[in-house]
Amino acid sequence: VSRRDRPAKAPLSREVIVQTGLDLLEQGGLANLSMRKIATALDTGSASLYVYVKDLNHLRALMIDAALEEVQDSPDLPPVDRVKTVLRSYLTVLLDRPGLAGIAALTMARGTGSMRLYELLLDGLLDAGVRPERAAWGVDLLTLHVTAKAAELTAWRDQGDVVGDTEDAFARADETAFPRLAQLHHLLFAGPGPRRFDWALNSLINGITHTPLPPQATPAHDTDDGARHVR
Amino acid sequence: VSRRDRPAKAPLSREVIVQTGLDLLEQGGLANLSMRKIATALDTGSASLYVYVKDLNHLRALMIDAALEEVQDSPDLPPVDRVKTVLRSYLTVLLDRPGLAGIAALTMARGTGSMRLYELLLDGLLDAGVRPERAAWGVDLLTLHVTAKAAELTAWRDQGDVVGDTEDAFARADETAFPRLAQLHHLLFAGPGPRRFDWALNSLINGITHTPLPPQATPAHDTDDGARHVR
DNA sequence: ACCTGAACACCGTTCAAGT
DNA sequence: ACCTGAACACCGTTCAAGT
Repeated sequence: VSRRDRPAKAPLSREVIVQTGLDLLEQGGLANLSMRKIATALDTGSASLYVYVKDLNHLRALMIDAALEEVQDSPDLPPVDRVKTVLRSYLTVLLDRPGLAGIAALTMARGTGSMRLYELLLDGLLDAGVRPERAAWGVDLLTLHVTAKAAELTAWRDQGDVVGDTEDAFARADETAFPRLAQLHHLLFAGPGPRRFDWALNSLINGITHTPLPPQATPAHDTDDGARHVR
Repeated sequence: VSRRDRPAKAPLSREVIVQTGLDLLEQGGLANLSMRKIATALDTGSASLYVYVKDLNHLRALMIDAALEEVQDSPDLPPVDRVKTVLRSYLTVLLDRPGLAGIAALTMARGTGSMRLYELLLDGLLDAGVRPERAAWGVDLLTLHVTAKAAELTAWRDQGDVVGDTEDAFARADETAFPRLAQLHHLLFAGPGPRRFDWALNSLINGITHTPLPPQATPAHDTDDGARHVR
């Protein structure tokens, strides 16, 4: 590599470090992300990074927040569709960088990126007529689901044919010990991902919209929870 | 330590390795779980473990499945309460071993432990009158939520006062850029954990029960999704 | 078949020393 | 204030060698 391609060493900064981290993740997944590798990519020693970043965990939180800025809004859609579209965009952002979803599931996002995501979803739910308390807690439910689903998908992708193996195991389930499984195993794994994801979002939004908050002081044995469903 | 306390080295086996792993996790969290530490605890070299276990990922899957066997059923409760109680028991199992939830979120559980959990939940939902297709996909939704919530809780526990910091950041959110957040931030973090968890389970179960599966071939622009909610 | 020691190729983080 | 090399205390996994 000639000198001219790298005219001057890029000056270190929190931003460069975060971007380099995201690049490494995109290229090689979780295994490719380390302080030492970021340092090497930036042509410096790993110790230098600690001037800009508290530690690896902190860096991970910054990376998620930076990625979250890429989530796209669709402000012209009807509110419920907007919520769903934003969530699909969030899913895409996570799936594009293998490993990022796993980080997101274990690291609390904070900063403007996650604030923006929350704002968009809150706005959509409120516009759709969801009551404020339910909308606030609902946003939590929705983001948690998408994050977890993305983490699951990317983790399985890196884990050989676990899904197929599990499907086989469920199909061979002992009918006496696991009658329901034996009966319904074909439904558990059925359907293409997008359709299931769509149904999951619909279910979550329906549940959020129509489920009242439990009473402040829950009686010890409130056995009629089940009857108090939607409507 | 006198010889008498350790009369003979326990013979290695997959079971002993899994149990030792769970013990280490219980004592010291994720950071305390490593092949080398399990080997040391069993008074052998780490290479010996590979006779019984393919690799660390495989071991993790075995550990989750073993823990899942501890989930308690409550067969005498009304179906919906049974489902909720089983899920609370699952949450407890995950929270008892710091780090296990994080593993569960990233590793596909398989084996009799996870099959049992699925069986219990399927049985409960079907008894509650939920249609088979929705029950099958619903079990997925429910377990994913509990796993993710447990992972979130344990991760935050090990991460200083992230929650408080985030709460502060949201409270100071710019009113122009984040009007909804500024308006509702007090609701986002409000309420004790158990009450929120209870509401989340209610919402999920309501959504699962009352949301029809999307049509097989989804039209590109099906904008009336939002209107098609419960009833 | 099972077990071992030693090696290989990595980690995050700290710290004294330099500029 | 920023950057560095070297060190510390770890990792998972493999493999030739032993029993």
